[in-house]
Amino acid sequence: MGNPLPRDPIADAQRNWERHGWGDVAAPMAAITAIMRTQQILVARIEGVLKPFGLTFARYELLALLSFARSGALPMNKASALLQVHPTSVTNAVDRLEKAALVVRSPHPTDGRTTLIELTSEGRTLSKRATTALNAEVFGQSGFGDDDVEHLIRILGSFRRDAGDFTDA
Amino acid sequence: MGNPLPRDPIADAQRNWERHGWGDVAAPMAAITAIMRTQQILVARIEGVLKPFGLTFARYELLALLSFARSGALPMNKASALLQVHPTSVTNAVDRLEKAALVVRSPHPTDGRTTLIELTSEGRTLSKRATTALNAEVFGQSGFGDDDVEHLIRILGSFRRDAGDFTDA
DNA sequence: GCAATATACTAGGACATCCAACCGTTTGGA
DNA sequence: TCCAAACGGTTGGATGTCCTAGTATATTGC
Repeated sequence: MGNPLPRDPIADAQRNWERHGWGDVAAPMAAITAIMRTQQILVARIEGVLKPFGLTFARYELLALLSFARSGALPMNKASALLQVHPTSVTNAVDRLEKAALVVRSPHPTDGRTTLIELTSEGRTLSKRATTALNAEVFGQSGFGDDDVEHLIRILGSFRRDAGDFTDA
Repeated sequence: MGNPLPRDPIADAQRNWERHGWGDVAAPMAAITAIMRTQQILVARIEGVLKPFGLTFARYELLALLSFARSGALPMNKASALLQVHPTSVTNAVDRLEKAALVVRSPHPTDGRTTLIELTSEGRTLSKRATTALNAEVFGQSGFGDDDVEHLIRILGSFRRDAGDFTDA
């Protein structure tokens, strides 16, 4: 999307904040902006790896989640909660995965409101292949040192807990 | 979008990775997933603060960028490069900001291909008010400790440089 | 000087995300 | 028992992001 800039635009923004008398919040602003940009870079890498499999990140996450469920099936609302996305986003992803024959919808045996999402065997196979690719091409070459990974997990874990994502640990 | 989960879903995913024999990349996977989720939480907070101003994050970023330009004007392509988003995303944002009378498009004096985006006085005022709100309600209460902020800036700065965002420092 | 190439922006399309509203199903209290 | 409230999912709409292609203007090279 472009060549490298001569200067770090986020460091520049931080300097602008300080120059305008907002020095007290300039550093957190820079950290937050850096998280945004890093996420953008990571999504682009991940989507690049998944494209040959005909998957997007959202659909991959759903497949991976199902592949870890004992039965290979989960209620929609459970998937929504675990992936921490809006229920309508799950509806959307399931629609497309179902069209691709990677999952099927089935009624819940006892609760008439609930729909179960179930992995097909093609879905399970594709999930495994995509995970192997991601492990090799993204997670295995994250660009973060071991210490940095530990720092990130700790710092962001605290943040997510404080934000109300979960209650344990 | 939901109540807190009893357990950290990302820590669970990391355990699943280890259980499947991918222990060598489980930690980076968890760190990357945590960045994704953190970004999502932060965007939601920011959009919540900006909504009363009739702004989205994308539009705010453009206004803020313009407000730091000496003349209050920038070429579209410059804005695209500094915000590190696709040119069509800038076109989209400018369309809406222009409709809201917060910016205006004007032709470049010497290069007929280039369009300048210029802040109106309403745009400048709104940008200032929105920034004040974000500083108070988001950046000033980020939930990151001072040390964490420094860690994040350093770790993510390295990452972004290695990813080709910029060349200096 | 003119053709070939590069640059700047926009139009249209595919996806994803969220919100608001709606429709069945289930649950719980009067 | 029965109806209101809660729950689970989908539909429709607004935004944003990217990609591909197309138009117009600049720049380069022969």
